[in-house]
Amino acid sequence: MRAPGQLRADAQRNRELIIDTAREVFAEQGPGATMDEVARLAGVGAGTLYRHFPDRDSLIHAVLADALERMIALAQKAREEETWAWDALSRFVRGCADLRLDLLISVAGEQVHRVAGTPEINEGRVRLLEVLDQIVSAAHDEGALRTDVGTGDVMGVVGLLVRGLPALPAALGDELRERAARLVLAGMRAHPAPSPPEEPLTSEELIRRFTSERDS
Amino acid sequence: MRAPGQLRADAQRNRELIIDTAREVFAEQGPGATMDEVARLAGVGAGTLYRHFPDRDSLIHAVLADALERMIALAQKAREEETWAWDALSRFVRGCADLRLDLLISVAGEQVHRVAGTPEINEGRVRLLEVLDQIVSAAHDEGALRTDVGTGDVMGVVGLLVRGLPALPAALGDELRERAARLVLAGMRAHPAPSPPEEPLTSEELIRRFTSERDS
DNA sequence: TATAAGTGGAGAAATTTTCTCCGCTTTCCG
DNA sequence: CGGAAAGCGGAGAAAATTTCTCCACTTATA
Repeated sequence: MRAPGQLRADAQRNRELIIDTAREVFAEQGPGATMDEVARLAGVGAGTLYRHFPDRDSLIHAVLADALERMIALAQKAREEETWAWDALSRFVRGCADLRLDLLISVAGEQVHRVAGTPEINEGRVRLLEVLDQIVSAAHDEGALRTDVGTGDVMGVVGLLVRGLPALPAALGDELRERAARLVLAGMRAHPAPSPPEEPLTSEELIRRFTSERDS
Repeated sequence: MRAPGQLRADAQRNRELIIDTAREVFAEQGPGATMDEVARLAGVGAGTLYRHFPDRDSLIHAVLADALERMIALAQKAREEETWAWDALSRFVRGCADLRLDLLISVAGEQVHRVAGTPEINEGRVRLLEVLDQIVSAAHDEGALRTDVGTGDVMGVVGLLVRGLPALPAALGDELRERAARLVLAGMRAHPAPSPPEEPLTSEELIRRFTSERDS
């Protein structure tokens, strides 16, 4: 028995599939990507897309709300499950980079400006910053986080990391981002832990991987 | 007296103006931005744009070549003028972030793929990596740069930084990027210099500035 | 000042994007 | 299982956007 407002199972699946796809497409092409492109990549017809989201704004809004919820969940889970606030912070920063949440960064962009001011989004933003503030100040208290690094810095760094390096072979882009995240976290430590030495990424290696992965 | 192939002075000015504008527009909207938009923002007529660059490819190519030259000049100047390789590296990373060179990152992107393989561009890429390699290994030698950070890491980090945070009030975006650059550089130091403590960017401050600068 | 080089921008033509419509398929309740 | 309601895909008309030419006008240079 289905409640009256409830979607049919396949419709619910499609709805989520569309949001997931849209998040990635928007992340790669910006919020101006065509609706038909989103539909095509989601593997649904244009009609299906428009039934769920009558216009671009409502799709963008759904993506934003969904992305915010994911970040909040990520932050809460990290805070609850990690013993040290530093580890929670580290997990949050890395986790965000994996979420492909570009759009969130544009919360003030012209394109998404009119949908980013809804009560739902604003309230989500506040909730996220609350959790992050807790993590950040706990990390300060345990002496792991530089005192001159605040929640705003964390969000700024996350904003850069989530954008990634499009246009690069995915595996290479992901690795560069992961390495950058590690550098940023190292730079945030109050008393830098001696990270175990590993191999640097040389320019030869960069070019070699760039070429071979692109052509494969 | 003008050499026969030489452009008239105003035409030369316009040509450079168009390249500069295109670099910024491409940085913000991706290489798919409309030609007319580039012309409009450059303050020239569509006809002028098309006379200088008959098609999108030739404009993208000119922007790429110009951007590469700027990065090379930046790296060379930093290497020559700074006593310490670390300072040269630091200057290069910050300098790149200011150049709005997004497009360069997409050197492999589908959109620019066909123009990024020209001998001119390839040769420029090699020249840039040569200078950077010199700076990076000198920084290793002076013990300032972590041994597990290579030229590829530097380029990866620069790639993230140059993209910036569009859609944010410019001043705020620039500051977040500057702060992120400092964190990254701190994370790259072998024996972190005790950076002078300054104020953290709190979430309240982030929101306050975001709101007030957006509305102004 | 004369001449050739360069310019702007209106607008036709081409392309892209949006979004509806409807015959067909799937879910799900009894 | 069978019927009804919900949902689906995608062709294609209509709208919007983008490209790119053309030429009367302006500007730089010798």
